[in-house]
Formats: sequence, C-alpha cells, structure tokens
Amino acid sequence: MASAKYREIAAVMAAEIAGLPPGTKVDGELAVAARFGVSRAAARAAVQELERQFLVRRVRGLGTFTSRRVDYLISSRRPPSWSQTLRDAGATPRTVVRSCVDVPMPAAVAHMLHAVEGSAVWRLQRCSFTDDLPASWGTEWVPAATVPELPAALRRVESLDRILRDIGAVVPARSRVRASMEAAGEEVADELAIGLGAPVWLVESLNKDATSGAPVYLTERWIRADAIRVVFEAGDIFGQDGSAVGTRPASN
Amino acid sequence: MASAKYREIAAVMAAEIAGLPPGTKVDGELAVAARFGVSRAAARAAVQELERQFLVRRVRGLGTFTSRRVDYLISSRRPPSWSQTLRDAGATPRTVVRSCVDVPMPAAVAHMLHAVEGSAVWRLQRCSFTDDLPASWGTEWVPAATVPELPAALRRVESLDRILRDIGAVVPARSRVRASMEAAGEEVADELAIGLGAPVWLVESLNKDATSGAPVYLTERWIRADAIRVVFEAGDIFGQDGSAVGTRPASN
DNA sequence: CAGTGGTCTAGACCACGGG
DNA sequence: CCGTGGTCTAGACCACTGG
Repeated sequence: MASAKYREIAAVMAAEIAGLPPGTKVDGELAVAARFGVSRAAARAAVQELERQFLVRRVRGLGTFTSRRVDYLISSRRPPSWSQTLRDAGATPRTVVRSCVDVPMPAAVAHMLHAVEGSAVWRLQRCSFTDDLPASWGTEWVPAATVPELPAALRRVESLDRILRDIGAVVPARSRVRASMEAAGEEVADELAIGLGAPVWLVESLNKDATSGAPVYLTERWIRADAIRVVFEAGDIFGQDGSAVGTRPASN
Repeated sequence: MASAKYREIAAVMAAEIAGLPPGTKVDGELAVAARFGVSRAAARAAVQELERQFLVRRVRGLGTFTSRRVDYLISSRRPPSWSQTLRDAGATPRTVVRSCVDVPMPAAVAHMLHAVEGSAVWRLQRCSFTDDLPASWGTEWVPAATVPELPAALRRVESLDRILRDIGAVVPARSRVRASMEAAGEEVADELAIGLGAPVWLVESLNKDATSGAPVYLTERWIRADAIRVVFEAGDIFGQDGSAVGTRPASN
C-alpha cells in the first residue's frame, strides 16, 4: 500500500495516537527520526502527513500534539450562533472583539439587508476560539438601529445572537448561506495563525428574524479547516434532528 | 511578508501564471531551482505551495500545469445532477459507470427512502470527470422499481437525472444534503487518483420527486477539493439566481 | 531514452517558546 | 538556555511519462 517510508511511519503513528485525548504531546520530528532510524526529512514528512489528516497539530517551539476537529453544523434549523453551535458540539467557545465601529452602510450590505445605503451600521470584527485555538475570524454587519449600544453590550455578553435576542428583540435565523473552501490569503492566515495557503472555509450568511422574516444581520467568516469540520445541512422532508443522510459514517 | 525564500518564489510565480489558461505547462522543480538559484528542495517547496493554493497541478513524469477549480453549486433550487451542474459552471463533464448491481435494499437506505428493507435496489457506483480529471466518485441507490432497466439505460445516457426524468417519470430535486471536508482515505484516494490524506468533500444527498415529494434516490459522493470548489447554498428569502450573499468576492 | 515529480540522506542555521 | 518546528543545501536513487 503505502510504499513510501514516511507513509508507513505515519500509519504506525496514526494507529498509536488514535485513542489519545486531544492535546496529548506526541513524538516530534527528532524523536521520530531516532525511533524509526530515518533522516529528519523523512520523519518530518511523516508528521506532516498526520497534520494533513487533521490528526496532530504542531507549534514551533512547543511540539506536536494530538488534535481533534470540532463539528460546526450549519443548518437552517439552528441559530447562527458560533458559541451555541460549538457548545452543542462539545467544545469551549470564546470570542474576542477585534473592532466594532459605526460606519455608513455600504451599498452591497444595504442591498442584502433591505436597508438604506449610508444609514448607520455596526461593522463588527471578531475572532473566535475553540479550546483556546483561533478558529474563526470575520465580520458582522448589524444595523445600528437594531442595537444602538452594541460595543457596550458586547462587553457584557459575548454572544451576538444573545444580544440580538435580548436587546434587539429579534430571533436570528439563517436565511441564506454560502460556504466554500479556499486557500488562506495573507490577512486570513495572520488572523487565524496558520500558514499561507492553509485550507479555510469561507461562510457567508444572511440572517433574518425568525418571526417577522425581516433581514437582521450579515456575516462573513473565515474558519480554519484543521480545527473545525464544517458540516452543511439543508433539508425539508425530515425532522428536527441533525442525523446524517448517508448510509455509513464519514470516516472514509 | 513572506520571509521564506520558497514563499517569495511562489508569489512571483503565482503572479506570472495568473492570466494563463488552465492546462498551460509551467516551470517544474528543476527549472525553478535553476532560475531562482536555489536548491531543488526549495524550488519544490515553492511549487508545492502553488499546488496547495490550487493554482497548479502536478503529474509525475509529465510536469506542472496551470489549474482551475470548477464551481459545483449545491442548492435546493437546482437539480442534483453532476453533468448539469458542471456544464453550467463551464466545464466538460463525463461519467463512467464502475458497477451497477441489483441488491436487496439495506436497512439504512430503506429508512431514508421510505422503502421496504430488502426490496430490490440498484447500487450504482460511478466516477465522474471534469475536463478529463477524475473529480468525483461515489454511490447512488435507486429503487429498482423506479427504473427496472437501469444498466441498459446508462449505456445510452450518462445522466442519471435525465434517465429518472425520462424513464422513471420523476423530477429529482435535493431534499436533504450533508456536506463536509475530509482527508482522503485509501479507497477514495485510489479512485480519485490523489494522494492519501488529500482534501476531499463528502456530499451525501437525499433526493425527492419535485412534484410528489416522495424520496427517489440516495447519493454519497467523494469529490476532489483541488479540482472542484464545492459551494453550498441554502436560502429562502431571495430569488432564483445563484448570486453570493457576501460583500466581496471570495478571493481572500 | 530524457525529463518529470516522489522520496530520501546528512548535514546546517534560524525563530520561536518555555524554564 | 534547550528543544521545538521552519527553512535550506547538495547531493542521491527511483517510478513514471512521453517520444
């Protein structure tokens, strides 16, 4: 099968670390090279193979650690809330506000939100973490009229979804979503602390009020593919559960 | 910016090949090494960087060529047809039947299709190409009662969607979709002629009849992420067009 | 056959993070 | 400071492709 030496090493290591809890330190390049009697380059290739398969995460100066991907389920049936979605998946979410400024609404945003171009809108830029890893970064556009004191509210509550419910008196629901996988550009790579060209998701979402159907806010998020497994679901026949369509688990 | 030598080389080359038509031959490792006066390893890293960014494709024994990703738009508003979707994106699709056998319907499939377990179902395995690249591979489950002579029909027409419309007298529409990105397993890597661990999509889809709403068939497809840019859209407010939600193009 | 990419060796220097 | 991963050199042999 795996004729290359580094693949065989990777396969052995993959089996070994399969059961370990996330965050466990594992052999680094030098240790692997010594243990399997290969050059450092071959050992490096093996560890990088594991990294490509999302099995380990590597940090310069620190070491190599077992990893896990948290499911981020996008569905019209669940609120467009990062914290809620991640908590439901069993992770510990955290969001940090990078900037929140009141600007005149750009034409493109106004068009999507059915609002007046140039009217006041919050441009909120945030970085979100799962288990202390910068996993998502992006921009939210919230009409200032909905939540006049958004910066103050964000100092008290992290969740934009919650603020909109409590102060804005709306129930955000996904109205239209567009997701695709890209290679990280420079700004995105910097913000998410990954290499240039690493795989990232781009998720754009228009959210409406569940009761009135009126557009509420617009989102554009970049998400690290190695930390988050984005799962996209759309459906109209079956029930409320998030069970899979397919006939076998996604473990290929 | 890009402190590493190989990143600078990659950036120079990326700019150079930006305007070239897909399939154009570009400098290989040795040529890059000679041109920029670096070792082959550094040149290799540069070309691999371009490959990660989906800008080039490399074939051993042949060379390095400019690449493009074809958009594969999944939306409840378009038919679940590979050929149709790819043609709309400007590519040349082709599908090859790997196997098509009549088997007793497994319980999981029966449950999704609202059919009787053990009743006859076609298990159709196919590989689909875009521009002569094996881009997608997977399984379709079609109740035998819908199209009794499926293998014969497939010899005349490639498109399953068309067969179901013409012979099965149904209009397939996506009912429920689940998509996620994975690292290719062994079988998938073999079928799609990619390396183990290369990024692939898993798209599972349950398709109903647009008129009656009855389940028609079940699909499980693996799709090469380097050849296809899967775009997932769901929406209920805006019109029929496939225009993006966001405020800037996805070129990060 | 010559040219391509895939793998490998045995070294080297560096930037980073923690003690 | 030491150990980590990130980058780089100068070689080498191999498998695969096309002509």
